Amino acid sequence: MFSKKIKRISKEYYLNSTEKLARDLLGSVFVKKINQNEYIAAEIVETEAYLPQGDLACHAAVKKTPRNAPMFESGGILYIYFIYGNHFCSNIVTETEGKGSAVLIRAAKPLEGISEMQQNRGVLDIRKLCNGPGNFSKAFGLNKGYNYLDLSDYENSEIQLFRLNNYPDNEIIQTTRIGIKKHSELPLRFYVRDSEFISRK
DNA sequence: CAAGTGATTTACT
DNA sequence: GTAAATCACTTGC
Repeated sequence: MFSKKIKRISKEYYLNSTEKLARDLLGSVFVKKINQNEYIAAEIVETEAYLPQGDLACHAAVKKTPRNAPMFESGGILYIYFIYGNHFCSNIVTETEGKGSAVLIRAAKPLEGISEMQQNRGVLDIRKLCNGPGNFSKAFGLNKGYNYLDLSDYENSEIQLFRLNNYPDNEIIQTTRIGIKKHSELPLRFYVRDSEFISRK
């Protein structure tokens, strides 16, 4: 499927700190199986961390509610929510059970299933298929039905995450998060420098 | 830059 | 229960 080798990611990996994971998940590949031999795949190039402590922008900051409940599970599952009447945002839950934290997938570089993504998005330009959290979710057809899905269950899950690239620090930009009011000054957004697939500079 | 969109949460009766 | 405010976005002007 890929010219370059991809590797599985262990369940324990997702128990690391959310900030480290937001940085390290750049270069991983998000893969959705759509048929026997058909896949949609894209390399994550932009993320944001939402921390379990001292982060008022985190959905889990106040308390556990029906919406944010997936964030309190053990890391490695999806947390997907509906926002602004139009869009879904997809997150990877992080850390140990009970913490309330996740990494938002903000943008990705399409690798496989380009035509399916183009259909899902209604857009042809490859750079615009996954250039934003709502667009990424739409390109992959993600919605609340995929909440709680285990990305590390390589035997059963329809969606899985693999390691493709490892970026050195000098190829990663760390800056402030986008579109939030509270704690907007915290530098918890990460993206691959010079990538043409990120949501914005 | 502003509008559109509806689920979710909170703050009250 | 009901109402109001909020919202980790996208598109088109």
